[in-house]
Amino acid sequence: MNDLKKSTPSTKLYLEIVEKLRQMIESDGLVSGDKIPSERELSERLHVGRSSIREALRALELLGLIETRRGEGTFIRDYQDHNLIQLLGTFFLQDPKVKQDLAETKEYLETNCIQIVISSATEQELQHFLNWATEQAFSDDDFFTKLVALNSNYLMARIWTIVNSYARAANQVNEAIEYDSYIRFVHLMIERNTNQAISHYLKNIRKISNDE
Amino acid sequence: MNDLKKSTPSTKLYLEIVEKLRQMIESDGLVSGDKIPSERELSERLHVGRSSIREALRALELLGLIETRRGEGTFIRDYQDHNLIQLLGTFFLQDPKVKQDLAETKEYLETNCIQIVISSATEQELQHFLNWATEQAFSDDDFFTKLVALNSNYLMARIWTIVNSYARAANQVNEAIEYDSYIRFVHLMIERNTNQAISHYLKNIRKISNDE
DNA sequence: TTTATTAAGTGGTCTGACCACATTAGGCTT
DNA sequence: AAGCCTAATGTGGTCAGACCACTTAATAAA
Repeated sequence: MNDLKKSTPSTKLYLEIVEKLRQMIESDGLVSGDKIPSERELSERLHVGRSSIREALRALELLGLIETRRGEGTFIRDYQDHNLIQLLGTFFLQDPKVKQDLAETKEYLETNCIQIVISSATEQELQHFLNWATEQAFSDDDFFTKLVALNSNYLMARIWTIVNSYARAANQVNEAIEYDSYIRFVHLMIERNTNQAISHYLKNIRKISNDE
Repeated sequence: MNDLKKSTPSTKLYLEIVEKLRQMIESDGLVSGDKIPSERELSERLHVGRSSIREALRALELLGLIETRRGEGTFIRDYQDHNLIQLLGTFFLQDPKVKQDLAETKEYLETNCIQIVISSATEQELQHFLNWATEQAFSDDDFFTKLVALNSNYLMARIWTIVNSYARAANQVNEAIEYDSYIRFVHLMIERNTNQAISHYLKNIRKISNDE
């Protein structure tokens, strides 16, 4: 009853297996670090060949959803970046147009995050952020990672993280030059002054003409 | 000499194969639509099992870099919307908070696209867009698909497409009610009036209070 | 020439067999 | 009893060969 159909697979078998695994993980309430059944057991339980199981696991591994350790097993993993980005990077990230789009997209996303933070972050959170920024040195990457984390929109944060990973892979790192600019920027956010904050971000942090 | 080492694979074999394939594609100058050698031939040429070849191909397929057609072969593909995203979607779209964030993120991205289009689209493109909008009925989805396509930033367009497909999967479809609003909106873009265009978009097309 | 039929090539899948590695259980020495 | 060594077991990693389903092209029949 739990079989995966074999006649004229409308969708690739390994994709069906991925879906089955997802359901299995969900129904069993597995969380990061937990072990999933062995390839041989999955093969039996789902009535499919082990090679098909492996193709599905490769997909999940690429997505960063699982981690396989020889001799030990396969484990749930907090899904994040990695392989995927790196792989795509080694491929066609050399395209200069892509690189250019990358920087622009990153700026837009950061602008979005700034708006969201200003409109939804608490006074405490912003003060905490300000303290962090004043107490130590930080890179531009650090700063915006923190800022994006303050964002209440998790999806937006994830998109930024991915794009930022790409940018990092393309060696596009913004250097934090003047700490004062960042501090003043945080103050503008605390004042909930959206327009000036974004303007300051574009002009003094990203050094971009304002008319884009 | 072209063998892939077998002793103590420091990196997974299928990842090495992916790299080999990349080099092969590059050195042979293969482009979108071209056919790559069959799995059996690759297996012989690289001296690895066919199952390992297949695991590598699955990775490339997930990345949207190739396309496999049973009975025909494997072909290079313009790296675009991969089912990778779709896969990830089936995983994390479970989270209700994410669904909640979808609409907001979509709006931000559309705002970004509007800005980009206004600042980079040609008069011709916009006129063409206006003609399309006046000549027939369209859904909100159609409208913004067209608009986003006008965007010069391909990465941004891809992100919007992904988010939009999420929203669609979550049954979050905006209905196009008053065509006049859309038409007037296009006119504002043609006039390169960024502020009014965005304001009009938020107020009359997305029916959102202006202060977010 | 047109239409069926056949053959060859290709991806999709299954099975069974090793290998390399990690963990565990028993038995041995001390 | 405590510690160490050694099977034995289980796991992912890989390979080889076998079918199947499908596409295309060559071939034979109309």
